[in-house]
Amino acid sequence: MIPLDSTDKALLSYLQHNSKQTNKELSNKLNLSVTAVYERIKKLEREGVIQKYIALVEPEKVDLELLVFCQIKLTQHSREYLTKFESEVTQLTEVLECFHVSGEYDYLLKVLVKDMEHFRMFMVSKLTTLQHIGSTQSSFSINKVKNTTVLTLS
Amino acid sequence: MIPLDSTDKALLSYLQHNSKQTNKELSNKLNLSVTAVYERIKKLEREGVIQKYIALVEPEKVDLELLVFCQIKLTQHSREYLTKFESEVTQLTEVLECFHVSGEYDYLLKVLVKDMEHFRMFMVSKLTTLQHIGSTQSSFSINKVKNTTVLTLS
DNA sequence: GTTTAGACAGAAAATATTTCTAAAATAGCT
DNA sequence: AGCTATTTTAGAAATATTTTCTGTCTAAAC
Repeated sequence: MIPLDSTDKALLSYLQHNSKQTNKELSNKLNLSVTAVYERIKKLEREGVIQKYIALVEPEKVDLELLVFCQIKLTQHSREYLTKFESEVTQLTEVLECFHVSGEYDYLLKVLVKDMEHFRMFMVSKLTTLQHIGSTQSSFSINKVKNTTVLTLS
Repeated sequence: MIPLDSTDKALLSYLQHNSKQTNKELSNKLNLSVTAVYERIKKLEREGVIQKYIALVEPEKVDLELLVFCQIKLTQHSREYLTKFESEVTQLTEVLECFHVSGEYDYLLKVLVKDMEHFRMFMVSKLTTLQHIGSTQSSFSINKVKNTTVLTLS
């Protein structure tokens, strides 16, 4: 496990909220020199603590308004069936997340589409055509209460 | 709705995967001048299509190994109870996501913690102490099949 | 046919990143 | 504690990038 001091944690918090801050701005907030900030960031990148830097796109602005959580049961649970299903579901661009989970259902998917009609098409022509699918259960997001990518480091 | 041409969509795709590319690199990929790339990005930022730029932290590298999905029922569904619950759950740093959803349960939470012992403490001393909580049902992530922030624009 | 607005390219200016050198702080060892 | 090796840090200099500016081109409107 990579040891992080409180400066690293503060730095990661800043970068998780806004990665476009300059090293000078960060150096002020952290009371460090620009080079010290630079070296710390490079180290965190090298170690893989910082996975990558990305732009977040606002779903509503690109006409993706309907978020659905789909729970899925497979018909069988052989290794072959699982890997087949997983590789197929990964290909679906509407599926943002897919986790193999414990409990009554095997998988939990987060699906983002334009509207109900697109979700219907997604279900009919994509999800339910996957091999070895048993039953599915969909839950629609009524309201986004919290949605963050920020991991709190303690 | 903001009209996006195919160049905008390609640009957004690049930035959603890696926002640290220089405008020169992007200009090569898009066959544009640096200025054209610059202006397009500024427009997308102005319009709010690009929400923000962030660093993604690898959970395993910071010792957050257990991902749990919690479904929650409230005891009542008055406006007062909902907003109270929502403001309290938003405060919990272990809760990365919380959606008000349709179906048997009212809320779906994505919770990230170090291990089972930390999850137990989260349940006992945080989640189940929230006001108006009825029943909860937890599902543990066995395997991360897919987990992306990239929205596919068509 | 002229005008106007938007997108684009290239150059210049302003900023930021990255490298380099050396000093300070830290950790490990005797 | 005292010494040494290693890491972290700061400041300056070198690179690279972003941002601004100017002018051209194109397409749509009049």
